Amino acid sequence: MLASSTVENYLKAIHMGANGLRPGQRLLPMGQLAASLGVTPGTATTMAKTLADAGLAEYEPYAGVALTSQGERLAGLVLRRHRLVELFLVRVMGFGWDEVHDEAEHLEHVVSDRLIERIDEMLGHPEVDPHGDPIPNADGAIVTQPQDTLLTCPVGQPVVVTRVLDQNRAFLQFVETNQLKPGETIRVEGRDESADSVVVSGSSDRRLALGTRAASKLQVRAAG
Amino acid sequence: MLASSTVENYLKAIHMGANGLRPGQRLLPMGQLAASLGVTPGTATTMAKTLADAGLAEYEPYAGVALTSQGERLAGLVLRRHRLVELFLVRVMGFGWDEVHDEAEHLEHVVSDRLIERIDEMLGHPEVDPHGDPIPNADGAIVTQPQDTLLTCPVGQPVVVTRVLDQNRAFLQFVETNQLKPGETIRVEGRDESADSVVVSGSSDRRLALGTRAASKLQVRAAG
DNA sequence: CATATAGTTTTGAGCGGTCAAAAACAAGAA
DNA sequence: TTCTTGTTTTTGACCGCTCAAAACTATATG
Ligand SMILES: [Mn+2]
Ligand SMILES: [Mn+2]
Ligand SMILES: [Mn+2]
Ligand SMILES: [Mn+2]
Repeated sequence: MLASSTVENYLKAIHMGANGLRPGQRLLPMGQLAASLGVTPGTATTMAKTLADAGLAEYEPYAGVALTSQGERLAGLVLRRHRLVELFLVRVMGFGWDEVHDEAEHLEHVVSDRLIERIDEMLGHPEVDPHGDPIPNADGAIVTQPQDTLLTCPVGQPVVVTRVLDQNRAFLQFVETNQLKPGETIRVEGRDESADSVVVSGSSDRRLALGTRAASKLQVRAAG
Repeated sequence: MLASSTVENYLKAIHMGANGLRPGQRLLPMGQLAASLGVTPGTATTMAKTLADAGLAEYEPYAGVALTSQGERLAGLVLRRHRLVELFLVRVMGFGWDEVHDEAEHLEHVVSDRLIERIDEMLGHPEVDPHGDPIPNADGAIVTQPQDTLLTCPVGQPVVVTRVLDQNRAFLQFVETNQLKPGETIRVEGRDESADSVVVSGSSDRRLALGTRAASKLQVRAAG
């Protein structure tokens, strides 16, 4: 039952990397995995084999790596700890939503089951963390229905921000100062393909232009 | 600036081991250090040299190891994190005083300065942890005046338990069920050298005989 | 003083995780 | 089909931490 901090980080990276793959693509290329972990491709290859030997991943030479259901479960548990810790730090310890990621990155590997269930309870069994990321259940399972982003949602209709897909501090601060945090109601006023931009308005009627890169990081659902 | 979890554990072990040395003895023998860490003597020797090279310890072959003031400071910071975490788990998270040690043993290495200061603040800058162990300040300095134990305190006088010098769960539970936790007022009714025992009584007038081994683990101060 | 004993250091090795650089490969371009 | 390019794998090496077992003190005892 292999599970060092390093292994946990690889599992998380494979899980998250696989969610950024073009549809149809199942295996995460080693180069991508290596880049996301700040590690050499050769190192990632070695670890992919180790994970495969442990039954946590499926590794196909020159193609890439994917988690087995067992690996997926473990990754889910790490994510659960990470996200519950983030929410705990915000709600109980008074941290800002832009300063909890790094702390959680360390705590996720050492917090015991006992403590994490205590935190879960204290927070009232929350479903999402401060960034709107879903919190896996105690079995590591993640329930996640596909969502619109500011790029795909209907124009002119009010929508509620549900999730921010980028942990970068500067971006999170930008989102906060422009009242685009999860829970805020906004509206897409229009999109301009050639300008590569999306114009949104909030409650204060102030308009704001976002590049499509940024717009695609904000998930929303119909308001109401 | 060397400081892995392993190094932190060695620093703590040397610090604490040195506090159990017969007076006059300054250097902690490798065998003792190794035993307290559950490691081979050879391994401890290697690490002692590493610490010496880093300026954190002073190592004398065949004699033992002692912390430099820099090593003492780092050890103090680890102890500060450990003890603040323990108190936090008891006071905020509702854990029992007998179940926080192991959790703190892991958290002490990953909790950031920011988080630990937040915890310290939230707890009102406490001076001792749930076991009565003093909490070093933010510079790693420990203020600790010598204290009596049940073996050395005056007989017949009421005293207040201030500290329990053993983290063993069974012992902590024994202490709790017999109302000997820090804060409790008790009295030594008598000592019997040849029976190797100390008899104490609490508020409920019930008498309890402790072996000297156990009695020496309970620190007290004059009540009032 | 010689010797036995307990404690300590050294040596050689292994494991987990990593890198740099060389070799091998897949897939498209020519 | 052969070349070219970008990616991946392999190799050899290193660092941190550890152990087992052999070599070595220091000290006490006779
Ligand atoms: Mn995060
Ligand atoms: Mn998050
Ligand atoms: Mn403890
Ligand atoms: Mn304690």
